[in-house]
Amino acid sequence: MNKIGPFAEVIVALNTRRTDRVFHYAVPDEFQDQVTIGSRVIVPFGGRRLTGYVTGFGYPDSTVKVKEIAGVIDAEPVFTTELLELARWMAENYICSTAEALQRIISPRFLVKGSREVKRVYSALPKDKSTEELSSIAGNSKQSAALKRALACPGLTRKELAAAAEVSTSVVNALIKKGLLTVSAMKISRHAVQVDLDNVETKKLTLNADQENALAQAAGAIRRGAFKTFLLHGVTGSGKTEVYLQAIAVALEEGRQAVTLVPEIALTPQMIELFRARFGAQVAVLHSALPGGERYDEWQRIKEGGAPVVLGTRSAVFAPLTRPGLFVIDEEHESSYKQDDHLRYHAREIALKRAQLAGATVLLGSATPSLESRIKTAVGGPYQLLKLNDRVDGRPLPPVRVVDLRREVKEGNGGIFSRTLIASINRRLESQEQVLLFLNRRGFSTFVICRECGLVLKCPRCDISLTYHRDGRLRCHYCNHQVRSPELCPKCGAHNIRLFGAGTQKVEAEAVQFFPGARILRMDSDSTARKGSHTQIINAFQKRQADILIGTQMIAKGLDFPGVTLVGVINADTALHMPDFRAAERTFQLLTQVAGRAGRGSLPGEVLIQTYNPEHYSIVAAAAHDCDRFFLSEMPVRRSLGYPPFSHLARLLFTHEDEEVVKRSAALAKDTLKKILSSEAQGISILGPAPAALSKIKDRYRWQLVLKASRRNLLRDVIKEFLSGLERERAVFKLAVNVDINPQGML
DNA sequence: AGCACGCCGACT
DNA sequence: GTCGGCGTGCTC
Repeated sequence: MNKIGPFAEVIVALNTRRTDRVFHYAVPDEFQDQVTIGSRVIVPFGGRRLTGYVTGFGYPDSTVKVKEIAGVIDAEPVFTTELLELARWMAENYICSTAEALQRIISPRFLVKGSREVKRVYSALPKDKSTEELSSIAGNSKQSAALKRALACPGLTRKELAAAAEVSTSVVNALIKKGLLTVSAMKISRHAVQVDLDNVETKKLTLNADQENALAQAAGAIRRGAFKTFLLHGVTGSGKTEVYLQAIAVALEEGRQAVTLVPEIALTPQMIELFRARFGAQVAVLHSALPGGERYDEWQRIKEGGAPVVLGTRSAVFAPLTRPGLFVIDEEHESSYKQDDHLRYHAREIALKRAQLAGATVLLGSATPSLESRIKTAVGGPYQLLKLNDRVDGRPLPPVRVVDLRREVKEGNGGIFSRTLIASINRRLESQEQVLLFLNRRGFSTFVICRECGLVLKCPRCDISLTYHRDGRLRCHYCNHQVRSPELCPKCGAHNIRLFGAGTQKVEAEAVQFFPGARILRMDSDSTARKGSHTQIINAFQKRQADILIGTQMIAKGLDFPGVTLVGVINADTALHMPDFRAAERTFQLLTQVAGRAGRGSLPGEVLIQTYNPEHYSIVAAAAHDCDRFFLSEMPVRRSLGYPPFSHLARLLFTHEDEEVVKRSAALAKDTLKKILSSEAQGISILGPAPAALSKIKDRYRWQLVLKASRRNLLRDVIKEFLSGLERERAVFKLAVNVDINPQGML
């Protein structure tokens, strides 16, 4: 480590603006060898002891009296210079302290010790044995299968090996008893995990022309080792995963490492197995649900170079790799990549920054790319578009029918189920096929809809659905535009305006009535509150112990039910009228995803979408499986209203126990911002203050300002100036201010 | 964030 | 004459 000075430069673990800089400490002789860039240390600071992060070495101003480092926390440094650079970037761009960003990166969750040693299983035989030899040695077919798998993937745990070979752990234990497998509690050494692509069990699948082209482009970029981003656009079942896997193999060949991010719900055991089967013990899985000890082990293994293939959810983007060469983000449009509290980073953005710092390739995959990513693939844009046009199995996408609920109401059916849906469900029940009924998570906010013509009142300035408040008024929670909730529909004059939102229970109750003979399961956050019941419900449905499964988002993603031939969307409007500028995009993505659940088995599937807005472009495009059409319809809307991707938004959320205090603070904040703006270059507009869509959480009232800016840097600078001027008030009034740069949802 | 220092009112 | 209120400001 090159020390350009005898004093360690330390950032202390305090999340304040004033302390967000380096402080110098002398390094006592006893710690000389341990204190390097990336070390966590204990330092005396203002009369107490704090955790600090060593970011460099140098000299302080001659006037200050330096103290000594009091202790070193870890045997090894916890972050690399690349990650330090990333922390600085995060502090700048997400407006937080460097300490806070560093803490997020080396997430203490991963540093929780007390890990037990993990016992790993290795074959005692040389690896060139044939299958026949193995079966003669192992005796029975189950044991030889397990042995074969152990040869292919050394270093799995007993449980993992058993799962991979599809045998019980007792089979593995029997092999250990026979001495054919050895158990080792040793950590895998760097030499043992050298890339050995001949040694893997599943061979690469043959690629079709589109996949071949995508891989060739990605591989070229990885080999060049310069920062480059691809958007891999392919429908469900077009074989994106195989492209990822082979691209990862290329990165490994180049002596580099790869991080693959998947959305929370997609990190299933099957997904992990897929990676393990291809890359064996080289795979590390980072997931918040992992027990503390295992998480620490995986983190440590990655850091020591023992696991060049990292698979995980959002926070895995901070994996402590030394030379990352590829970042894969599957389902890049998913909002779960955006951290929803505290430090509101976006994992896609972090991956792009890390890749830029490390000279790595980024592969963004999706069947329904986000507008933000999609627009960057335009000619001359920073991303390159790679298309996978066909499904690997050659099966067509299921036909989608849209049911007009307005007509149902006119013809006297005001219930949840349209006659078309009832008839379709009955047909499936008669032929012993399964039905999936999808209901969007009940809107957190309430809106009113005209049941005759489908009209939902929107804010004339923001084009956001107005939310219904207890006082009978409708409000825009971007700019606080208000109107009385009308008695008669302003468009068609009908007297049929209703509050909207049907819960899963209500759907279930009606389903029981309409389909008395059917076995019905319900899955939502209520019914899955008990741990494990989520998988229980899924398993039961997969085993065909039920005919109809009613559920929310949870059933829309990643699950494979071959027996399902009908997917019904109870109401597409709940998603469409979320008070959010991305509501149409969400609706399109959701419907496309839900439609992908039908006809995954040998029988052809069908999709029915019920809605009061059958001619809305997001529904029309989803029904036609037409991404380009949606894109071309939505872009002009965003452009005319100045929403992303044509601008950058920031949301300033003020919360306080006293509603009057927040209200006044938010109004005051707007004045302060206006003053700052008048002295700076223009190009920012302020919306609000307005109550947040969820106007009160845990006894705290929530008001917000929305800033819209042409340039992100401008937005950042203005907010920084604003916050430093606000620091005193925040402390005095106990006013909490939360900054979200480019928020995903605004509830 | 804490903790000290500091400059004003009620008490042994 | 001292104890303690919490406003301001610094922390290598």
